[in-house]
Amino acid sequence: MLLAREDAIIQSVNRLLAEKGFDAMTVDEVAADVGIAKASLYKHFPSKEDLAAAAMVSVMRQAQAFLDALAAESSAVDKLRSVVAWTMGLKLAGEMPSLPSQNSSLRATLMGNKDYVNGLMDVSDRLGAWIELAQSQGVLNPKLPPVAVLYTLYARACDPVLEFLQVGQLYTNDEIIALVLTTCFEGLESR
Amino acid sequence: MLLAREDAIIQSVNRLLAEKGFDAMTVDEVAADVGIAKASLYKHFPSKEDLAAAAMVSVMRQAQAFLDALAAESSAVDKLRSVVAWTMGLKLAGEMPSLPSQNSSLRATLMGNKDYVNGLMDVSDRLGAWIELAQSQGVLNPKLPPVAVLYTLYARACDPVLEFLQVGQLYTNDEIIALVLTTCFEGLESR
DNA sequence: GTCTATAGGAGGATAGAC
DNA sequence: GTCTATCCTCCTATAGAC
Repeated sequence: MLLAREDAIIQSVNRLLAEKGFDAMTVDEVAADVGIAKASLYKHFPSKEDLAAAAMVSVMRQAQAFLDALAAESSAVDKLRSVVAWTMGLKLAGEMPSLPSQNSSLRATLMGNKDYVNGLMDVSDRLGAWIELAQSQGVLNPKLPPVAVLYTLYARACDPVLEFLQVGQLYTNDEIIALVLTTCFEGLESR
Repeated sequence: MLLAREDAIIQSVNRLLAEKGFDAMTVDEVAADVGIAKASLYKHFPSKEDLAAAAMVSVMRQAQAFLDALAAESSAVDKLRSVVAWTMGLKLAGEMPSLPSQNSSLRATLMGNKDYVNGLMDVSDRLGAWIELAQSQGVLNPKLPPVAVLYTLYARACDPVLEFLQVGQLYTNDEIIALVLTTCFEGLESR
């Protein structure tokens, strides 16, 4: 019961974070969306920052599960493409929380959350291994620092290009994903 | 005198917007940074949103001046690279205001500001012409919709990859710009 | 653990004197 | 146009009854 309720809370937080961002999301909205009183929310999570952290932990777990299910697939670069496509699908579906990278109290809470930090490290390690493998195979540009590649992939999760193309109404979500996958991996120049 | 003071205000707003973002920036901070009282600020600009809009107009004018100075240069794609590099340099120098794309009152003010809207349209038209020219020359991938290319270039101005690489301390600003220019135009895959 | 009610504070905007 | 002082709204967080 308690877990089910907390799952419902996290789901609401996730959606509201994706829709309005951390600053614009209010705890009153979350409580109203879940259908409980604000004070009850604070019995489950001690602060707004912890609400956001719980949402991020949830997304991180989903990412880890996606990586697990990917283990049998073909090449390293194909796995990377799949992960990025999945991430962009989440964002286009309005399920990718957007947090300001500048808010210091939020960063402190996130970095103090072991579940989040461990999840992030695990995901980064696995992606990093695939990146270096793909570089050694000559599929990814070996001159790029692996960390720059990793950040470039992470950045697809908060890419404004996605929402710009989405509001334009000219392309379906799948077309947008295919488009941005192309620009990300193949670049803007002709091959 | 009045123009000089308003320039000083815009400069402070620009820096604070780049450093903290729109939501975290307070009007009190702006007033303190300029060295005048908050009420005096409101004699120059009617709202916080208008402060941000004035900063964006200022950046847009700088962009137009940069485009003007570029007219004699070589190929279309080289001009695009130059513009993107200039934009990233602004961001790395902490002079690129960062606005939330979700804040509706801010968007309303921006879209109601003729200087901003006209500047944005002018810049977009000029970049769009170079994009289509480069595509017809076969230098940029002709299969990409020009608007997707335009958004991809604009997105470099708020790319979190830049700040992530910058806090890592491993690369100079020039190296970061070169790196992201490569991933943007040539992609992550080997050529 | 849920509620109603409220404390407490931050921050955008204004009043009114000079 | 600049100042000081203040208003007022919004929002996070908590008190205290049940």
